[in-house]
Formats: sequence, C-alpha cells, structure tokens
Amino acid sequence: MVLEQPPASLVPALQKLHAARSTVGSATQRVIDFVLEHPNDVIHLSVTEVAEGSNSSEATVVRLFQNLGFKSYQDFKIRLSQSLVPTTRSFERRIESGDTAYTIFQKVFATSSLTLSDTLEHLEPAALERSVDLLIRARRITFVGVGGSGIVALDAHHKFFKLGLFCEAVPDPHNAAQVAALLGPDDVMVAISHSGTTQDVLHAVRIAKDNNASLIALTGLARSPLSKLADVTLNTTSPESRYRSEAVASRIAQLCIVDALVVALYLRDEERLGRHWQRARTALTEKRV
Amino acid sequence: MVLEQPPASLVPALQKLHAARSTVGSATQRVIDFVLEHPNDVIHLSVTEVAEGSNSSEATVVRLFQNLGFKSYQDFKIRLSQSLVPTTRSFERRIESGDTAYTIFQKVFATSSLTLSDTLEHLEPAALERSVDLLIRARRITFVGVGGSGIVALDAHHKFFKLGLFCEAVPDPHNAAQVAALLGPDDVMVAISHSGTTQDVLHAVRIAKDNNASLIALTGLARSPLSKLADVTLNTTSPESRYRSEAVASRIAQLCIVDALVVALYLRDEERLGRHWQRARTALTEKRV
DNA sequence: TTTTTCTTGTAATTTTATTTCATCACATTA
DNA sequence: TAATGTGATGAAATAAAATTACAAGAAAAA
Repeated sequence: MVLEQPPASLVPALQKLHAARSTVGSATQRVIDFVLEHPNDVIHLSVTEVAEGSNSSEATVVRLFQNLGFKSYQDFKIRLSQSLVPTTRSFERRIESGDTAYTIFQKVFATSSLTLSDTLEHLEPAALERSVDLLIRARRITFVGVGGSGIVALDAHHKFFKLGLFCEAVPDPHNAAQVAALLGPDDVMVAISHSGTTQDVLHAVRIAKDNNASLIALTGLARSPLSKLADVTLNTTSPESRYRSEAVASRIAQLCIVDALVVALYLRDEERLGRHWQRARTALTEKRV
Repeated sequence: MVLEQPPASLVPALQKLHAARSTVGSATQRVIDFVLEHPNDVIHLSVTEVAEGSNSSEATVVRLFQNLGFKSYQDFKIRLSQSLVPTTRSFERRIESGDTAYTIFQKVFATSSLTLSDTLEHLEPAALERSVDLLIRARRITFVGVGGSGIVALDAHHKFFKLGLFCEAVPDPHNAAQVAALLGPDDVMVAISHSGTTQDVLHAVRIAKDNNASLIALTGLARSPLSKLADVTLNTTSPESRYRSEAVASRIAQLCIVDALVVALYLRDEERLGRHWQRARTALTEKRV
C-alpha cells in the first residue's frame, strides 16, 4: 500500500479513509467500510471491537490508521470525534415549556447554526455559479416574496441596491403580478417562498416566465411547484422544531444566501460595483454621531 | 466528593471540571488545574502522563473523570476533543478575489455561524430575562431602525404581530420621532442600530425616554450612545471581514435574537399567545396551493 | 480522644494497543 | 509450469495504558 503523506489535512478524517479504500487489501477494506458505516460508534470502540465488527484482525486495524498518517488508533479517534461534532443532538435543541430565557436562546441559536450548515451542505456549487451568472448580467432584478419572505426580499433589495444594481423588492402580492408583466428576457426574477406553494408568488412567477425572464427560486422544499418553474433553485433546509416554525429558521439561511450572493457579485465585477458601494457607504457615515 | 448526576450536559466538558473544583481534594484539584491549563494537550495524553503533569497518581486521574460522570478517561477525552473543535480559523474565512462562488458561500456561512455563537456567548442571561419581562408586560411595542436595521424592525414586527401583540415597526426615520412622542410609561421601544450612533434613531429614542417608555437596545457596540440610554442592551458581536461589513453579519444575529425573544414570550404566556398564533397560522394555509 | 469518612498513592489486575513473525495469496519471471 | 518475490493478513507475544483493590493517612464528626 502506497500512500502519500497527507496534506495538512483540512480534510476530515473520514475522507482520508474513503480515498484510501481502493488502494488497500480486502481485509483492510472491510475495516474502512465498517468505520465509514458506523463512524459515531467507532468513537467509543476499541481496536479489538473494530476488528471483530469488520471480521478482520487487530493488527490490520492498527496498521490501517498508522499507514493513513495517524500517530495511533487513539489519535484517529480524536480526529474523528472532532469532525463529527457539529450536530447538536436534537434533544438538546428541543425547547421545553420550563426553559429559561437563556436556555431558549441557546437552543434557538443552535438550531439556526445547524440550519446554516445543513443548507450550505445541500447547495450545489453549479447552481450558485449559475445564479451569479444570471444576476450579474441582468438588466433588472425583481425580488418577490410575501409575508415573512417579503422581509427577505426587502433585505435583498437593500443590499443589491447598494451595489448600484437596478433592482426592486415587491413584498406586496398585488403589485407582484403587475411588476412581473413588465419584465423581459434580460431580466431576472428572484422568487422567495419557503413552501414554494404560495399562490400569489406563483402567479407572478408564471407571468414572468411568459415574458421569458429568468427565474431564481429561493425555497425550502426541493420539489415544489416554484422550483419546477425556476431556472435555478437555491434550497434551504432546516431541522424540525417545536415553537418555531421551520419557515422562520430557514429565513436565517435565506438571508445568508443573499449575503453570499452579494459578495460573489461584488467580486465578479469589483471595478464597477466597488465604486458604487463605496459611494453608498460614505453617504451613510454622515448620519452618525 | 458528592456530585449530582450531571444534566444532559449542554455544558462543554471543561465547565464540569471547573464546577467540581471546589468540592474535591487537593490532589484532584491539581489534576483539574492541569487539565484546565492544557486542554489541548490533554487530548493526546495518557492517564499516566496527566498524573505526572499534575503531580498526582493515575488512580486519582481515573477516579476524577468517573466521578464527573464520564464512562472512562477515554470517554472524557472524546468529549473534550469535541468541545475543543477548532473554530474555523480566520484565514479560512477570509474571502479572496479569486474565490469561486461556492467558496464564497462557505466563507460567508462560516462567518455567520461564528457570529451566532459569539453573540450567544456574550449575551447576559439576566438581560434576556429582563427583556422578556418588559416585552410581555408592554401595552404597545415599537420597533425602530433605519436602513438595514429597518429590515430587522420589520421582521420583528411581522413575528410579534403573529403573537397578537400590539406592535409596530417604524423603518422610516421621519415617522420615528412622531411615533416616539405617542409612547407612554407602559410602552416599550426596541431600538435597532448596529453602530448605536444613528442620529435618527437616537432622536426618536430620546423622545421615548422623555415619555418614560422602556427601551431595549439591539446594537453591535456595547458602549454606544444608544446603549447608555437603554434599560436593557442586547449586543451582537461579529468578527471582522473584508467584502462584507460587520453590520451585515451581525444582522443575522439580530434576527436570531428576535426569533428567540418571540419563542421566549410565547412560552411565558402560552395560553393567550398560543391562541393568536394558531389563528394567524391557519389563515395562511389557505393561501397555499 | 476516638471513630468515621473521605482522599490518596502503590501495586496488582485487566483491558487495550502495538509489534513480531509465520503463512498465504497473487503476480512476475524463468 | 514451476520458482520467486511482494505485499497483505491474522495469531500470538509483547508493550502500554487504564482500571481496580487495598492500605495508609488526613480531615471531620462524635
């Protein structure tokens, strides 16, 4: 078995295992498979137990991890436990009637954090690139969303506007359809709806599509009517929770997506957009004490 | 040494050690001190090495962790390594000109996540309780903020409104002062300003204080003119970052604070607020496909 | 003071990790 | 086809680490 010295390992422990899988013998492969299938258990298992679980021998287990560049089996377990940490277990996030304000804050923040990482994990790099492509070329950008999603639309408008882009937010369902009717093939509509089934939004979206405008969907359900109509879908995912609707938690992720889009656009055309942004910024400073 | 069975432990491993310190003997204290001083090294040390490092015996080390509720010394090391998982280092969050869209997303999301945990860490439990007290008793709640903070105000209004509370958002600086003039001693103003120095907001806040209204400040700088006027200050903290103003990152945390406040209020008076919330919810369902 | 309780370190024991070594499987070459 | 080399493997030996048993000593209670 030949293995290069692994790079300073930003890579979580499990990826190393996966990468090595094809270059090792059958017994060692069984060990790798076992570890990949039960990573959370392995943290608490001894060499002997792993050997038994994978129908191999202790020696094979020990050698595997040494060859992978870990100082010892224990060393591997430490690394592994560190890469497995992020999921605050759901029972630790569940809000109970008797919780103190601070406990509630802890749990709400934990859920939000989890929503962010879950969402990031499920976003497709290709979809992001396409979104940026569409937005940077757009003549005009319209953000549509009602209710809670309307807030996201306003936020997006606020930020895109600072970049000097021609854009508008339509948080009012009545106006949405009318604005959609004005869009053309060079324009982009960004439709925001957690459920992806909001009638008012769908109505506006259909009109926009009829006019050949491009459509980016920001939604919480991958297979919704809205995402079927969209050129690109950016999905948020969030864990269930009592006392706090999924929609609310996913809004945090949507705002974060907007933030990231703004930064990505900025870097695509720093020359033009940077100038606008600076001007908007200095105009604000005068308003401070 | 008497120790209650530790609660489901939202608490990182080290806090347990710290809490137990005063209830144990001198040798055990030396062990605790050693671990608290070198947590990152301990992860890789054996029982014997820890015993040597702390001038105690192996038995003392092993017993300490068993008494603290860990299954074994190894079990403790696993927990410890999980609580020590290095936060994404700042150079891994810094956005560079050449970054791909996906990389930018990773970095923006990482920064947001960090902002959330930083903010939570700095929030004072007492301040949270007082905020909830003030809000639940309020006759009328006014959210004030301009620009980006105006979005937070709107979001807060949207959510508090669903609980059936008498509230309003004033994202327009002109109206802010007028609305503030209408407030009385039973009312609460929630002022949102990242810098805590926004003239328009301060103006409105002073008027509100003159009318003896209570003031909750949502700000990003602890020692700002705004927080001096406030009865309670809820602070957001966020790491520096290029291409993305601190204000933008901290907005995520502000929204999260609002979310948590809503949940906390709800649980304080589930009877009354739950009824309202249910009604608002069912009214929405009809708008879906 | 005496008795009891709790803490501690030494040493024995058990568990766990690592190394050694003989064997086997497979590929290459004669 | 047989001979040879290479690397993977597991049984067993060894080493290391963790845990427990126990007796001595300190502190608290009677």
